[in-house]
Amino acid sequence: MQIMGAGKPATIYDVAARAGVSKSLVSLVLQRSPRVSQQRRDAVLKAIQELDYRPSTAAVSLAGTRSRTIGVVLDDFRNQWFVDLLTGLREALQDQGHRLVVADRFLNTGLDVSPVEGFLSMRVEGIVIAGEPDTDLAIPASMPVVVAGGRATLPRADTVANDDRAGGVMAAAHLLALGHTSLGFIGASSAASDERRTGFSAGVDGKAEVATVVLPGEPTEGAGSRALAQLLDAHPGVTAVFAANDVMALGALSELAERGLRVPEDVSVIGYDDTPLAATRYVGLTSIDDRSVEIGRGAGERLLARIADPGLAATEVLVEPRLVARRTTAAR
Amino acid sequence: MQIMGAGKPATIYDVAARAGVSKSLVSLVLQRSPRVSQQRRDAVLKAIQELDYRPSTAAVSLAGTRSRTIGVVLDDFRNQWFVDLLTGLREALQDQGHRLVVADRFLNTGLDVSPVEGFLSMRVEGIVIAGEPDTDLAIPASMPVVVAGGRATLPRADTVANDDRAGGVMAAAHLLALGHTSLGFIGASSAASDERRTGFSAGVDGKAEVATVVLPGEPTEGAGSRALAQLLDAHPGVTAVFAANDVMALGALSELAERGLRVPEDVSVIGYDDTPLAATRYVGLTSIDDRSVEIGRGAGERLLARIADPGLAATEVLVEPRLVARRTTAAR
DNA sequence: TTGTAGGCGTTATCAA
DNA sequence: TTGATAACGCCTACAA
Repeated sequence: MQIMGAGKPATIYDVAARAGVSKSLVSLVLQRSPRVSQQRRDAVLKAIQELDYRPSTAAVSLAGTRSRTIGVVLDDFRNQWFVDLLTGLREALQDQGHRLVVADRFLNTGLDVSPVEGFLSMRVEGIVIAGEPDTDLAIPASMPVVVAGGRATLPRADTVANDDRAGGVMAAAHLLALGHTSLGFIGASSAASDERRTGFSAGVDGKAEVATVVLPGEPTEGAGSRALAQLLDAHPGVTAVFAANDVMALGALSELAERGLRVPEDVSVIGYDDTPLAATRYVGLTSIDDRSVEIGRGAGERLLARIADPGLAATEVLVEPRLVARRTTAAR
Repeated sequence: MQIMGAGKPATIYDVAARAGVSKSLVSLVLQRSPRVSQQRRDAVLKAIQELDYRPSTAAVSLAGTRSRTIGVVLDDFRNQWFVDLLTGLREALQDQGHRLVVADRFLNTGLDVSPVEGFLSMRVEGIVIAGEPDTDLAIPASMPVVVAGGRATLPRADTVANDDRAGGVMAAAHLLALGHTSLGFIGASSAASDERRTGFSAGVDGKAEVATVVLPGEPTEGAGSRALAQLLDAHPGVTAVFAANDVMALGALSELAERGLRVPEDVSVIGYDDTPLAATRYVGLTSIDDRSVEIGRGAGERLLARIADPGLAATEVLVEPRLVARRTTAAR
């Protein structure tokens, strides 16, 4: 890390003076206008270099017509899936010259009531809601919004999300292909969990028995353990379990270990979300990858379209998930 | 999520007109100035409410003397430790009215060469570098900087970091107290790893044998597995292993499982960082908590001090870590 | 306690 | 192709 000398940041005036041109000319160069003579352009760029000039974003967005900024509302920094989502968003938005500003529910509480408040103050051009939107987010109707990875519960917002039902079907197909005939599903109370279960049932399509335990509340590791316990107590013959998400799957793994059941020899386990946790060699959990990168990219593209044409009708895009087989599932 | 009607955002002029006062008066109310009559204040607040007015951050930071914004440079969003760090930073900074803007190395590349570039454009008042600072970050000497959770390699920056050596001592004390007499250390090539090893050796203080394997390169799960393999091959009698971090510890757990060695019955394992992974019931890894929240709070406080008095000498604060015993360590 | 006027660093509109 | 000059929305003396 280097430290460079500097007092007060240089302004466009300083650059203009040093290059011997008007401030307008500097502005044109900054905007890559083609109608600037090569000579002047070079002089300006040289001055910019020498002064270590950097346009003030505040002044730019105040004077300009657009802020070129997109706000991303994360439900919680702890949910790692946002990392991939951001990657996709970057691909779609950043390359178009948009700056991304991320905030989770708590990042600037105190200053702003909600992260959205802050974004509105920044005059962002659009907002991406990552995950299930809070019901009390007050967003102006004129603000382009897209919900990424959750069901939109608001009128004029696009949705780009994982096809949970298709994922459920994939889980079923995987376990059936491995020869399992007595299956289990464990889930929690959420729309995603429901969809995944529905898909799973549809995928099994009567070709195997399916025992189901859906616990009320959050999909925690503990819930996973309890759900699995209930499942096995009621249906000892189950040889493969589909958990609504990786966290619950982890809880299931704990419970299985505690019962002295081996994975995958005695019981196969498959999760959902393909979290970093599942991908570790130690856990090696077979899981359904919800393809967050694609969701991010899709959300970004959709947001751009909506910014360009705010009158667009709300659409809902489902991204096809992908099964990642690891060592927790095996043939019967 | 609600959608509220709105066209163009209201300005301070709109508020002033509606409340029947001057723009200055509105500004005073916004800044919570005490010398405004209750009557006018109420009128202004009412107008603000009705117009859904929200000050433009761009205009505020342009007109004001300070931006009230702090930039946080994360090395990588995937390193979960930043979550706690942010919590601490929020406590220290946000409550003082500072807005936090976070960016990882890639967030706005393309627009800006480095996240720091973007922060400089935003005229942030200070920068927090989370983790080991990149050697090529160009930061003006006049910018207050504090490195949180890494060794500062730059002159005028404060450092607030975990006391890795103390953590190593704790690991040693823990294992000695459990009666282990043949210990192992596995690490990678990093300053933190070195410090932890040094502390570990010092903590053991000749009261037990210590076999060491330090692999060059990144501290990955694979490296952890390989390091443990080497360790056990050379020293089969080792009954407890201290890994320089949780990720390597996880690799060690894999390798132990593959060798049919039980944890903690045959071998105890202790990691470092107390990552969410370690805290899961399934993994249950004994680890050293580096107390990121405290590091964040300390860094925030230090940054405030430096902003208030830029001439301050650089200081280095070490935060005492804490051992979290879980199920991967047991008495010999 | 309240209002007036100038300025913050850009972009945008017109002329030249 | 360039250069004045007016916004942009707010803060901050300075006046009243």
